[in-house]
Amino acid sequence: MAMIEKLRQALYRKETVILIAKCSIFYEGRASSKLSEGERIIIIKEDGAVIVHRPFGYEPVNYQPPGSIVTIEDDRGIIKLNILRPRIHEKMVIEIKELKHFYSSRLEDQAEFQMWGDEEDLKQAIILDPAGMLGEELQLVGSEFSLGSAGYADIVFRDINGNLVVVEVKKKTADVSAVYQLKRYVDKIRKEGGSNVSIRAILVAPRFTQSALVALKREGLEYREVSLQHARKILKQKRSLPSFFTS
Amino acid sequence: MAMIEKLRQALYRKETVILIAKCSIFYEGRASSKLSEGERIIIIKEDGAVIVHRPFGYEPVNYQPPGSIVTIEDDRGIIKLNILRPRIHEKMVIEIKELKHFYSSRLEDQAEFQMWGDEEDLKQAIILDPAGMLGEELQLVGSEFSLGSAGYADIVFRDINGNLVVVEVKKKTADVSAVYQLKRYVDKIRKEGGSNVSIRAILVAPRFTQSALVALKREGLEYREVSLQHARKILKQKRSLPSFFTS
DNA sequence: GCCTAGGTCCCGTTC
DNA sequence: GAACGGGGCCTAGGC
Repeated sequence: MAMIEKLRQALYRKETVILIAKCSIFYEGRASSKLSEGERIIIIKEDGAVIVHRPFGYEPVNYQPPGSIVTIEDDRGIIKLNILRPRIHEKMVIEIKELKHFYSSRLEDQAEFQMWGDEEDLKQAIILDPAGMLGEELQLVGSEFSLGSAGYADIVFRDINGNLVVVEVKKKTADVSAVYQLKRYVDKIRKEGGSNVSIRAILVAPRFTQSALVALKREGLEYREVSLQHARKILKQKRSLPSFFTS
Repeated sequence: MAMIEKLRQALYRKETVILIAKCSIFYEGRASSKLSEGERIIIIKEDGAVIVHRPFGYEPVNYQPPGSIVTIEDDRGIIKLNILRPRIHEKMVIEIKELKHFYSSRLEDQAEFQMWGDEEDLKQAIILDPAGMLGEELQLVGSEFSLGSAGYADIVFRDINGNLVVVEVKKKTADVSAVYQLKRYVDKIRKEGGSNVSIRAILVAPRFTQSALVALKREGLEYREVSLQHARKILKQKRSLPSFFTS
């Protein structure tokens, strides 16, 4: 059977398709790109995601996200893949000069992906044990606290003296933009709450850039250095972790 | 030949390897993750990049960037791929329960990837024709203007009245963080230059969020709405574009 | 749809 | 190596 027919049937059956092909690629949309002839890996997934990899590098050289529309065209022996995203007027065209390898099948993968160690876990540790993580007793007011046009504060506490405490958490080195992110929240709360409300702000991270420290001091904001390992220990104590983490 | 031997030889010869396999995946490093059995696409590139895709979605579910060290282990019939990044103590383990498909070869791809339409092009259009893009005559002082700990200003001009004009360019919707990015640069220059230097600041983008506009007004910064098409037209006039754009 | 914020972000560039 | 900023970022969550 002609290769193009096999390809059409695979796509029709919503299989995952993998091509190794000498091809050229054109993209036009938010930006424009051109990649002349070379051998690449082309993945077409059942949900319409198309990913093209060169033989080096982490990132795909060209792609379209899930929901794209893939059509095939035979232009005098050259197979053309047209991948469209109509809503945002984006188009990728892959011209296949030579197909080195073809694979297609339906892949079964229902497993759940579990992850630990993102910012959310650090946040949870702080909420569960403010004293252990930040060194003082704090009462939870809210998390993902909506501030309208100013965005969302990670956590808002009330301290032992009745001050509001706005907390911004970073899971890696906090830079100057994190300082200003926190300051936006403080300014907003101060503006909304009136000048009679006393507000503190704490930036929490495992490390801080020098300029972040300077900005914190200049803006009158506090900071706490926390370790992810410590957060992990606290989460382990306060709630039972999935078994594979406790080994 | 045993599959594991083929795999070892392919890696030894620095070929690109593609596996379709029923596998489980474990990752431990900056974060930790676990993915139980399912059918996935595993790409091992000649530069040590390893990318695992599920049959849906744009992003790889697990990965390691180029430079990783891949070793193979036979654990009583189960092939284990260990992918290490020693410098940052990261490890990914892929346990292959069933190999559905194997492909390997050296891929030839020397082509140059060309792209147009990123922020750099918008910046060039503004530098080449400030009057056309921003509506006033401006004299270039510098671009990628280093401000030490405050970062880099995209462009610095001097206007007809001798004021310094700091320009921050965004190729898509500018949000409130872009406003504060610009403000950081202005504050830094003001601080360094002394209060006798008069400084203006302009945020340039095709669109602005409402909160960005509010913040701009509050901070006393200017903004200009520009279209990427207009930038493209100006670049086309002022310098000859590569042929494939002019068609 | 827009907006906000995170990411095992990755990546290039600069110091 | 640290730090800064872009990305066709993508993705998730909220409105």
